[in-house]
Amino acid sequence: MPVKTKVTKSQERREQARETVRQEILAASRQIITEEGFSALTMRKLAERIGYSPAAIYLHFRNRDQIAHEVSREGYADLLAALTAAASSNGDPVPRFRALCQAYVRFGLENPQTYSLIFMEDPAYLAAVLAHPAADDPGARAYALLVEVAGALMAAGRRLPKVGKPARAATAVEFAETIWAALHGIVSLKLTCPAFPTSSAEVLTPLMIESLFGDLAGSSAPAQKNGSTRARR
Amino acid sequence: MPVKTKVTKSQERREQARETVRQEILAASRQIITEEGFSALTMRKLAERIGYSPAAIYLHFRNRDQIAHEVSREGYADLLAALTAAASSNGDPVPRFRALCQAYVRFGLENPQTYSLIFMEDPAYLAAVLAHPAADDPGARAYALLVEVAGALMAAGRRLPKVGKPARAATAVEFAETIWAALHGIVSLKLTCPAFPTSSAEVLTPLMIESLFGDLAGSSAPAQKNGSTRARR
DNA sequence: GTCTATATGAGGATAGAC
DNA sequence: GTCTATCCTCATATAGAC
Repeated sequence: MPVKTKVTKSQERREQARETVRQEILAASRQIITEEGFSALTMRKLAERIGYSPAAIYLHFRNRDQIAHEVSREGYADLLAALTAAASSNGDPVPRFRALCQAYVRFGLENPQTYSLIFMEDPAYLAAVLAHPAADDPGARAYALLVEVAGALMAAGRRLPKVGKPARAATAVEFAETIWAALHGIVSLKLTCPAFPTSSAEVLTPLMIESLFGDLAGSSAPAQKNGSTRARR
Repeated sequence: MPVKTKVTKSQERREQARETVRQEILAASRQIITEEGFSALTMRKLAERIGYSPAAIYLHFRNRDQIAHEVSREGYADLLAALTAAASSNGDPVPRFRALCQAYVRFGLENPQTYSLIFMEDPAYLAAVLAHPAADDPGARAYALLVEVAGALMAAGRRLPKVGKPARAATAVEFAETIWAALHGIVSLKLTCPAFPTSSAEVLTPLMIESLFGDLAGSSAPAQKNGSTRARR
Protein backbone atom coordinates (compact mmCIF):
# COMPACT_ATOMS: atom_id res chain seq x y z
CA MET A 1 0.00 0.00 0.00
CA PRO A 2 2.29 2.72 -1.24
CA VAL A 3 -0.37 5.35 -1.15
CA LYS A 4 -1.13 4.76 2.48
CA THR A 5 2.52 4.79 3.39
CA LYS A 6 3.01 8.01 1.52
CA VAL A 7 0.09 9.62 3.27
CA THR A 8 1.37 8.52 6.64
CA LYS A 9 4.80 9.97 6.00
CA SER A 10 3.38 13.29 4.92
CA GLN A 11 1.14 13.27 7.93
CA GLU A 12 4.15 12.76 10.13
CA ARG A 13 5.94 15.62 8.49
CA ARG A 14 2.91 17.79 8.97
CA GLU A 15 2.59 16.77 12.58
CA GLN A 16 6.21 17.68 13.14
CA ALA A 17 5.76 21.04 11.50
CA ARG A 18 2.70 21.72 13.58
CA GLU A 19 4.57 20.88 16.72
CA THR A 20 7.42 23.18 15.73
CA VAL A 21 5.08 26.11 15.23
CA ARG A 22 3.38 25.30 18.50
CA GLN A 23 6.66 25.39 20.33
CA GLU A 24 7.58 28.65 18.62
CA ILE A 25 4.37 30.18 19.86
CA LEU A 26 4.96 28.96 23.38
CA ALA A 27 8.55 30.18 23.39
CA ALA A 28 7.51 33.62 22.21
CA SER A 29 4.70 33.70 24.76
CA ARG A 30 7.03 32.80 27.57
CA GLN A 31 9.41 35.51 26.44
CA ILE A 32 6.72 38.16 26.32
CA ILE A 33 5.34 37.16 29.70
CA THR A 34 8.69 37.14 31.47
CA GLU A 35 9.63 40.44 29.88
CA GLU A 36 6.41 42.39 30.16
CA GLY A 37 3.95 40.33 32.16
CA PHE A 38 0.84 38.38 31.36
CA SER A 39 -1.24 41.39 30.42
CA ALA A 40 1.24 42.21 27.66
CA LEU A 41 0.59 38.87 26.01
CA THR A 42 -1.69 39.94 23.18
CA MET A 43 -2.45 37.85 20.14
CA ARG A 44 -1.31 40.65 17.87
CA LYS A 45 2.04 41.08 19.59
CA LEU A 46 2.54 37.36 19.69
CA ALA A 47 1.71 37.02 16.00
CA GLU A 48 4.14 39.75 15.08
CA ARG A 49 6.86 38.15 17.18
CA ILE A 50 6.57 34.81 15.40
CA GLY A 51 5.90 36.26 11.96
CA TYR A 52 2.36 35.01 11.48
CA SER A 53 -1.02 36.64 11.39
CA PRO A 54 -3.03 36.74 14.62
CA ALA A 55 -5.54 34.29 13.22
CA ALA A 56 -2.84 31.67 12.65
CA ILE A 57 -2.37 31.27 16.38
CA TYR A 58 -5.91 30.02 16.73
CA LEU A 59 -5.00 27.02 14.58
CA HIS A 60 -2.69 25.87 17.34
CA PHE A 61 -4.40 27.11 20.48
CA ARG A 62 -8.03 27.47 21.34
CA ASN A 63 -7.53 30.91 22.84
CA ARG A 64 -5.21 33.10 24.85
CA ASP A 65 -6.07 31.32 28.06
CA GLN A 66 -4.92 28.00 26.74
CA ILE A 67 -1.55 29.50 25.90
CA ALA A 68 -1.31 30.94 29.37
CA HIS A 69 -2.20 27.57 30.79
CA GLU A 70 0.65 25.86 28.98
CA VAL A 71 3.12 28.56 29.94
CA SER A 72 1.91 28.17 33.51
CA ARG A 73 2.77 24.51 33.39
CA GLU A 74 6.31 25.38 32.46
CA GLY A 75 6.36 27.89 35.28
CA TYR A 76 5.37 25.19 37.74
CA ALA A 77 8.12 23.01 36.33
CA ASP A 78 10.66 25.77 36.95
CA LEU A 79 9.38 26.22 40.48
CA LEU A 80 9.54 22.51 41.11
CA ALA A 81 13.13 22.43 39.90
CA ALA A 82 14.11 25.25 42.21
CA LEU A 83 12.39 23.66 45.20
CA THR A 84 13.74 20.20 44.50
CA ALA A 85 17.29 21.49 44.29
CA ALA A 86 16.88 23.25 47.62
CA ALA A 87 15.10 20.43 49.42
CA SER A 88 17.46 17.69 48.35
CA SER A 89 20.56 19.53 49.44
CA ASN A 90 20.46 18.18 52.96
CA GLY A 91 19.17 15.23 54.87
CA ASP A 92 18.39 16.94 58.14
CA PRO A 93 14.75 18.12 58.04
CA VAL A 94 15.33 21.48 59.68
CA PRO A 95 17.86 23.02 57.28
CA ARG A 96 16.08 21.24 54.46
CA PHE A 97 12.89 22.99 55.43
CA ARG A 98 14.62 26.34 55.76
CA ALA A 99 16.24 25.92 52.37
CA LEU A 100 12.91 25.04 50.79
CA CYS A 101 11.28 28.17 52.18
CA GLN A 102 14.15 30.40 51.13
CA ALA A 103 14.08 28.88 47.65
CA TYR A 104 10.37 29.49 47.33
CA VAL A 105 10.64 33.17 48.17
CA ARG A 106 13.73 33.58 46.03
CA PHE A 107 11.98 31.98 43.06
CA GLY A 108 9.03 34.34 43.40
CA LEU A 109 11.16 37.45 43.64
CA GLU A 110 13.51 36.45 40.85
CA ASN A 111 10.73 35.37 38.49
CA PRO A 112 8.04 37.90 39.26
CA GLN A 113 6.06 37.55 36.05
CA THR A 114 6.12 33.78 36.19
CA TYR A 115 5.14 33.71 39.83
CA SER A 116 2.38 36.18 39.20
CA LEU A 117 1.08 34.13 36.32
CA ILE A 118 0.96 30.85 38.16
CA PHE A 119 -0.32 32.06 41.50
CA MET A 120 -1.90 35.47 41.14
CA GLU A 121 -3.71 35.60 37.81
CA ASP A 122 -6.51 33.36 36.75
CA PRO A 123 -7.53 30.90 39.49
CA ALA A 124 -8.14 28.38 36.75
CA TYR A 125 -4.46 27.56 36.33
CA LEU A 126 -3.93 26.79 39.95
CA ALA A 127 -7.20 24.91 40.20
CA ALA A 128 -6.77 22.85 37.06
CA VAL A 129 -3.26 21.82 37.94
CA LEU A 130 -3.99 20.87 41.51
CA ALA A 131 -7.59 19.69 41.39
CA HIS A 132 -6.86 16.38 39.70
CA PRO A 133 -3.40 15.68 41.03
CA ALA A 134 -1.76 13.90 38.14
CA ALA A 135 1.40 12.29 39.37
CA ASP A 136 3.57 13.81 36.69
CA ASP A 137 2.23 17.32 36.97
CA PRO A 138 4.90 19.76 38.13
CA GLY A 139 2.45 21.79 40.18
CA ALA A 140 1.17 18.73 42.01
CA ARG A 141 4.72 17.55 42.56
CA ALA A 142 5.80 20.87 44.01
CA TYR A 143 2.88 20.72 46.39
CA ALA A 144 3.66 17.13 47.32
CA LEU A 145 7.26 18.11 48.00
CA LEU A 146 6.16 20.78 50.41
CA VAL A 147 3.86 18.38 52.24
CA GLU A 148 6.60 15.78 52.34
CA VAL A 149 9.12 18.16 53.90
CA ALA A 150 6.52 19.33 56.39
CA GLY A 151 5.81 15.72 57.24
CA ALA A 152 9.49 15.00 57.73
CA LEU A 153 9.73 17.92 60.09
CA MET A 154 6.81 16.63 62.11
CA ALA A 155 8.21 13.13 62.11
CA ALA A 156 11.38 14.59 63.56
CA GLY A 157 9.37 15.67 66.56
CA ARG A 158 8.13 19.17 65.74
CA ARG A 159 4.94 20.09 67.49
CA LEU A 160 2.22 22.33 66.20
CA PRO A 161 -0.65 24.11 67.89
CA LYS A 162 -3.82 22.07 67.95
CA VAL A 163 -6.68 23.17 65.74
CA GLY A 164 -10.41 22.73 65.38
CA LYS A 165 -13.42 22.84 67.62
CA PRO A 166 -12.58 19.66 69.44
CA ALA A 167 -8.86 20.36 69.59
CA ARG A 168 -6.83 17.97 67.48
CA ALA A 169 -3.28 17.84 66.19
CA ALA A 170 -2.62 19.66 62.93
CA THR A 171 -1.89 17.44 59.94
CA ALA A 172 1.11 17.64 57.65
CA VAL A 173 -1.12 19.09 54.94
CA GLU A 174 -2.34 21.84 57.26
CA PHE A 175 1.24 22.47 58.33
CA ALA A 176 2.37 22.70 54.71
CA GLU A 177 -0.48 24.94 53.64
CA THR A 178 0.10 27.29 56.54
CA ILE A 179 3.73 27.83 55.66
CA TRP A 180 2.82 28.06 52.00
CA ALA A 181 0.28 30.78 52.71
CA ALA A 182 2.82 32.64 54.83
CA LEU A 183 5.48 32.55 52.13
CA HIS A 184 2.98 33.42 49.45
CA GLY A 185 1.99 36.43 51.51
CA ILE A 186 5.54 37.73 51.51
CA VAL A 187 6.07 37.15 47.80
CA SER A 188 2.73 38.44 46.63
CA LEU A 189 2.88 41.59 48.73
CA LYS A 190 6.37 42.31 47.46
CA LEU A 191 5.37 41.71 43.85
CA THR A 192 2.18 43.74 44.04
CA CYS A 193 3.80 46.65 45.77
CA PRO A 194 7.60 46.45 45.99
CA ALA A 195 7.75 49.59 48.05
CA PHE A 196 5.35 48.70 50.69
CA PRO A 197 6.13 46.14 53.20
CA THR A 198 8.91 48.42 54.29
CA SER A 199 10.95 45.51 55.60
CA SER A 200 12.87 43.65 52.93
CA ALA A 201 12.08 40.07 52.01
CA GLU A 202 15.53 39.20 53.34
CA VAL A 203 14.34 40.24 56.77
CA LEU A 204 10.74 39.08 56.55
CA THR A 205 11.46 35.59 55.28
CA PRO A 206 13.77 34.36 58.05
CA LEU A 207 11.62 36.13 60.60
CA MET A 208 8.58 34.32 59.23
CA ILE A 209 10.26 30.93 59.13
CA GLU A 210 11.74 31.13 62.60
CA SER A 211 8.61 32.63 64.11
CA LEU A 212 6.31 30.06 62.60
CA PHE A 213 8.18 27.12 64.00
CA GLY A 214 9.79 28.66 66.95
CA ASP A 215 11.55 25.62 68.32
CA LEU A 216 13.14 24.62 65.04
CA ALA A 217 16.57 25.65 66.16
CA GLY A 218 15.97 24.46 69.67
CA SER A 219 16.81 20.90 68.76
CA SER A 220 19.47 20.35 66.16
CA ALA A 221 20.46 22.94 63.59
CA PRO A 222 22.60 25.95 64.42
CA ALA A 223 21.68 29.31 62.99
CA GLN A 224 21.98 28.82 59.27
CA LYS A 225 22.06 31.79 56.94
CA ASN A 226 21.97 35.19 58.45
CA GLY A 227 22.89 34.14 61.90
CA SER A 228 19.34 34.12 63.13
CA THR A 229 19.55 32.64 66.57
CA ARG A 230 16.47 31.71 68.48
CA ALA A 231 15.65 34.32 71.04
CA ARG A 232 12.50 32.71 72.29
CA ARG A 233 12.67 31.90 75.94
CA MET B 1 -23.14 94.07 44.06
CA PRO B 2 -26.27 92.06 43.46
CA VAL B 3 -24.85 90.46 40.35
CA LYS B 4 -21.86 89.08 42.17
CA THR B 5 -24.05 87.64 44.91
CA LYS B 6 -26.28 86.01 42.36
CA VAL B 7 -23.34 84.45 40.58
CA THR B 8 -21.93 83.10 43.82
CA LYS B 9 -25.19 81.47 44.75
CA SER B 10 -25.51 79.83 41.39
CA GLN B 11 -21.95 78.68 41.67
CA GLU B 12 -22.74 77.09 44.98
CA ARG B 13 -25.71 75.34 43.51
CA ARG B 14 -23.56 74.10 40.68
CA GLU B 15 -20.90 72.92 43.03
CA GLN B 16 -23.47 71.00 44.97
CA ALA B 17 -24.89 69.42 41.85
CA ARG B 18 -21.42 68.46 40.71
CA GLU B 19 -20.71 66.82 44.02
CA THR B 20 -23.98 64.92 43.84
CA VAL B 21 -23.15 63.51 40.43
CA ARG B 22 -19.70 62.66 41.66
CA GLN B 23 -21.09 60.72 44.56
CA GLU B 24 -23.54 58.96 42.28
CA ILE B 25 -20.67 57.82 40.11
CA LEU B 26 -18.72 56.58 43.10
CA ALA B 27 -21.72 54.76 44.54
CA ALA B 28 -22.39 53.02 41.24
CA SER B 29 -18.72 52.15 40.90
CA ARG B 30 -18.60 50.65 44.35
CA GLN B 31 -21.70 48.66 43.56
CA ILE B 32 -20.29 47.30 40.32
CA ILE B 33 -16.97 46.43 41.93
CA THR B 34 -18.48 44.63 44.89
CA GLU B 35 -20.88 42.76 42.65
CA GLU B 36 -18.67 41.84 39.73
CA GLY B 37 -15.12 42.86 40.58
CA PHE B 38 -12.79 45.57 39.42
CA SER B 39 -12.41 44.28 35.89
CA ALA B 40 -16.16 44.67 35.40
CA LEU B 41 -15.93 48.38 36.08
CA THR B 42 -16.11 49.76 32.53
CA MET B 43 -16.95 53.32 31.69
CA ARG B 44 -19.81 52.16 29.50
CA LYS B 45 -21.42 50.05 32.19
CA LEU B 46 -20.92 52.78 34.72
CA ALA B 47 -22.48 55.37 32.42
CA GLU B 48 -25.47 53.16 31.76
CA ARG B 49 -25.93 52.53 35.47
CA ILE B 50 -26.09 56.24 36.30
CA GLY B 51 -27.97 57.26 33.18
CA TYR B 52 -25.27 59.35 31.51
CA SER B 53 -23.09 58.95 28.49
CA PRO B 54 -19.63 57.49 29.02
CA ALA B 55 -18.00 60.80 28.20
CA ALA B 56 -19.85 62.56 31.00
CA ILE B 57 -17.88 60.61 33.54
CA TYR B 58 -14.69 62.21 32.34
CA LEU B 59 -16.05 65.58 33.42
CA HIS B 60 -15.89 64.35 36.99
CA PHE B 61 -12.95 61.97 37.01
CA ARG B 62 -9.71 62.03 35.10
CA ASN B 63 -9.96 58.34 34.20
CA ARG B 64 -10.96 54.92 35.38
CA ASP B 65 -7.96 54.66 37.64
CA GLN B 66 -8.92 57.73 39.58
CA ILE B 67 -12.34 56.24 40.25
CA ALA B 68 -10.73 53.03 41.42
CA HIS B 69 -8.45 55.06 43.63
CA GLU B 70 -11.33 56.75 45.37
CA VAL B 71 -13.24 53.52 45.78
CA SER B 72 -10.08 52.01 47.22
CA ARG B 73 -9.98 54.72 49.83
CA GLU B 74 -13.46 53.76 50.94
CA GLY B 75 -12.35 50.15 51.01
CA TYR B 76 -9.51 51.03 53.35
CA ALA B 77 -11.96 52.92 55.52
CA ASP B 78 -14.17 49.82 55.77
CA LEU B 79 -11.16 47.70 56.64
CA LEU B 80 -10.05 50.18 59.25
CA ALA B 81 -13.51 50.13 60.81
CA ALA B 82 -13.50 46.34 60.99
CA LEU B 83 -10.03 46.24 62.52
CA THR B 84 -10.69 49.03 64.97
CA ALA B 85 -13.82 47.33 66.24
CA ALA B 86 -11.90 44.11 66.79
CA ALA B 87 -8.81 45.68 68.32
CA SER B 88 -10.63 47.88 70.77
CA SER B 89 -12.75 45.10 72.15
CA ASN B 90 -10.25 44.10 74.79
CA GLY B 91 -7.44 45.59 76.80
CA ASP B 92 -5.25 42.53 77.08
CA PRO B 93 -2.80 42.51 74.17
CA VAL B 94 -3.02 38.80 73.41
CA PRO B 95 -6.76 38.42 72.76
CA ARG B 96 -6.70 41.86 71.19
CA PHE B 97 -4.07 40.67 68.79
CA ARG B 98 -5.96 37.46 68.04
CA ALA B 99 -9.15 39.39 67.41
CA LEU B 100 -7.35 41.77 65.07
CA CYS B 101 -5.98 38.89 63.00
CA GLN B 102 -9.31 37.12 62.85
CA ALA B 103 -11.03 40.35 61.83
CA TYR B 104 -8.52 40.92 59.05
CA VAL B 105 -9.06 37.51 57.51
CA ARG B 106 -12.79 37.73 57.95
CA PHE B 107 -12.88 41.11 56.24
CA GLY B 108 -10.96 39.76 53.27
CA LEU B 109 -13.15 36.72 52.85
CA GLU B 110 -16.40 38.59 53.33
CA ASN B 111 -15.45 41.45 51.02
CA PRO B 112 -13.50 39.65 48.32
CA GLN B 113 -13.83 42.26 45.59
CA THR B 114 -12.96 45.09 47.91
CA TYR B 115 -9.99 43.24 49.35
CA SER B 116 -8.82 42.32 45.90
CA LEU B 117 -9.10 45.92 44.75
CA ILE B 118 -7.16 47.43 47.62
CA PHE B 119 -4.43 44.80 47.96
CA MET B 120 -4.21 42.75 44.80
CA GLU B 121 -4.84 45.02 41.85
CA ASP B 122 -2.80 48.03 40.89
CA PRO B 123 0.19 48.58 43.20
CA ALA B 124 -0.43 52.29 42.83
CA TYR B 125 -3.31 52.32 45.30
CA LEU B 126 -1.38 50.64 48.01
CA ALA B 127 1.70 52.71 47.33
CA ALA B 128 -0.07 56.05 47.10
CA VAL B 129 -2.00 55.48 50.29
CA LEU B 130 0.91 54.29 52.33
CA ALA B 131 3.85 56.12 50.82
CA HIS B 132 3.03 59.51 52.29
CA PRO B 133 1.35 58.51 55.49
CA ALA B 134 -1.27 61.19 55.94
CA ALA B 135 -2.59 61.03 59.45
CA ASP B 136 -6.21 60.91 58.38
CA ASP B 137 -5.78 58.32 55.67
CA PRO B 138 -7.69 55.13 56.49
CA GLY B 139 -5.02 52.91 54.93
CA ALA B 140 -2.25 54.51 56.93
CA ARG B 141 -4.36 54.29 60.07
CA ALA B 142 -5.07 50.60 59.55
CA TYR B 143 -1.36 50.00 59.17
CA ALA B 144 -0.60 52.08 62.25
CA LEU B 145 -3.16 50.10 64.22
CA LEU B 146 -1.47 46.85 63.29
CA VAL B 147 1.93 48.19 64.30
CA GLU B 148 0.50 49.53 67.53
CA VAL B 149 -1.03 46.18 68.50
CA ALA B 150 2.21 44.41 67.60
CA GLY B 151 4.10 46.88 69.74
CA ALA B 152 1.73 46.31 72.66
CA LEU B 153 2.33 42.60 72.36
CA MET B 154 6.07 43.10 72.45
CA ALA B 155 5.78 45.50 75.34
CA ALA B 156 3.91 42.80 77.20
CA GLY B 157 7.00 40.66 76.98
CA ARG B 158 6.70 38.67 73.73
CA ARG B 159 9.99 37.71 72.21
CA LEU B 160 10.76 37.35 68.55
CA PRO B 161 13.57 35.63 66.70
CA LYS B 162 16.50 37.91 66.02
CA VAL B 163 17.08 39.01 62.45
CA GLY B 164 19.80 40.44 60.24
CA LYS B 165 23.45 39.75 59.58
CA PRO B 166 24.60 40.91 62.95
CA ALA B 167 21.71 39.43 64.87
CA ARG B 168 19.43 42.04 66.36
CA ALA B 169 15.96 42.08 67.86
CA ALA B 170 13.08 42.43 65.43
CA THR B 171 11.21 45.73 65.55
CA ALA B 172 7.49 46.22 66.01
CA VAL B 173 7.23 47.18 62.35
CA GLU B 174 8.93 43.97 61.27
CA PHE B 175 6.70 42.04 63.63
CA ALA B 176 3.60 43.72 62.22
CA GLU B 177 4.62 43.26 58.61
CA THR B 178 5.38 39.60 59.15
CA ILE B 179 1.97 38.86 60.55
CA TRP B 180 0.39 41.04 57.88
CA ALA B 181 2.13 39.09 55.14
CA ALA B 182 1.06 35.82 56.72
CA LEU B 183 -2.58 36.86 56.93
CA HIS B 184 -2.49 38.33 53.44
CA GLY B 185 -1.17 35.01 52.21
CA ILE B 186 -4.19 33.18 53.58
CA VAL B 187 -6.69 35.68 52.23
CA SER B 188 -5.12 36.15 48.81
CA LEU B 189 -4.72 32.43 48.21
CA LYS B 190 -8.32 31.82 49.20
CA LEU B 191 -9.56 34.62 46.99
CA THR B 192 -7.48 33.68 43.99
CA CYS B 193 -8.33 30.02 44.21
CA PRO B 194 -11.06 29.18 46.72
CA ALA B 195 -10.67 25.49 46.07
CA PHE B 196 -7.05 25.19 46.59
CA PRO B 197 -5.55 25.54 49.92
CA THR B 198 -7.54 22.47 50.86
CA SER B 199 -7.65 23.51 54.49
CA SER B 200 -10.30 26.07 55.30
CA ALA B 201 -9.42 29.56 56.44
CA GLU B 202 -11.05 28.69 59.75
CA VAL B 203 -8.31 26.14 60.28
CA LEU B 204 -5.42 28.00 58.65
CA THR B 205 -5.94 31.28 60.46
CA PRO B 206 -5.75 30.10 64.07
CA LEU B 207 -2.98 27.72 63.11
CA MET B 208 -1.07 30.61 61.60
CA ILE B 209 -1.63 32.91 64.54
CA GLU B 210 -0.72 30.41 67.20
CA SER B 211 2.24 29.07 65.25
CA LEU B 212 3.67 32.48 64.53
CA PHE B 213 3.82 33.52 68.14
CA GLY B 214 4.01 30.22 69.83
CA ASP B 215 4.23 31.43 73.38
CA LEU B 216 1.24 33.71 73.16
CA ALA B 217 -0.88 31.48 75.28
CA GLY B 218 2.01 30.48 77.46
CA SER B 219 1.76 33.59 79.55
CA SER B 220 -1.67 35.02 80.15
CA ALA B 221 -4.61 34.26 77.92
CA PRO B 222 -6.41 30.95 77.99
CA ALA B 223 -7.33 29.32 74.70
CA GLN B 224 -9.77 31.73 73.20
CA LYS B 225 -11.87 30.71 70.26
CA ASN B 226 -11.60 27.19 69.07
CA GLY B 227 -9.97 25.86 72.14
CA SER B 228 -6.53 25.90 70.63
CA THR B 229 -4.18 25.08 73.43
CA ARG B 230 -0.49 25.37 73.00
CA ALA B 231 1.02 21.99 72.31
CA ARG B 232 4.54 23.23 71.95
CA ARG B 233 6.93 21.69 74.42
C1' DG C 1 -20.82 74.73 31.10
C1' DT C 2 -22.74 70.22 30.47
C1' DC C 3 -23.67 66.63 27.83
C1' DT C 4 -24.21 63.63 23.24
C1' DA C 5 -22.30 61.83 19.29
C1' DT C 6 -18.59 60.18 17.29
C1' DA C 7 -13.62 58.96 16.42
C1' DT C 8 -9.39 56.51 17.50
C1' DG C 9 -6.91 52.70 18.40
C1' DA C 10 -6.26 48.96 21.44
C1' DG C 11 -7.73 44.17 22.37
C1' DG C 12 -9.87 38.92 21.46
C1' DA C 13 -11.93 36.18 18.34
C1' DT C 14 -13.99 34.36 13.77
C1' DA C 15 -15.46 33.70 8.67
C1' DG C 16 -14.15 32.95 4.47
C1' DA C 17 -10.77 33.83 0.64
C1' DC C 18 -6.60 31.66 -1.27
C1' DG D 1 -2.58 26.08 6.64
C1' DT D 2 -2.39 30.72 6.32
C1' DC D 3 -3.98 35.37 5.71
C1' DT D 4 -7.30 39.30 5.02
C1' DA D 5 -11.14 41.41 6.43
C1' DT D 6 -14.24 41.92 9.93
C1' DC D 7 -17.02 42.08 14.37
C1' DC D 8 -17.35 43.05 19.00
C1' DT D 9 -15.91 45.41 23.37
C1' DC D 10 -13.04 48.39 25.63
C1' DA D 11 -10.75 53.24 27.41
C1' DT D 12 -10.16 57.54 26.07
C1' DA D 13 -10.39 61.98 23.33
C1' DT D 14 -12.64 65.57 20.75
C1' DA D 15 -16.25 68.20 18.28
C1' DG D 16 -20.08 70.41 18.65
C1' DA D 17 -25.21 70.44 20.06
C1' DC D 18 -27.97 72.52 23.75
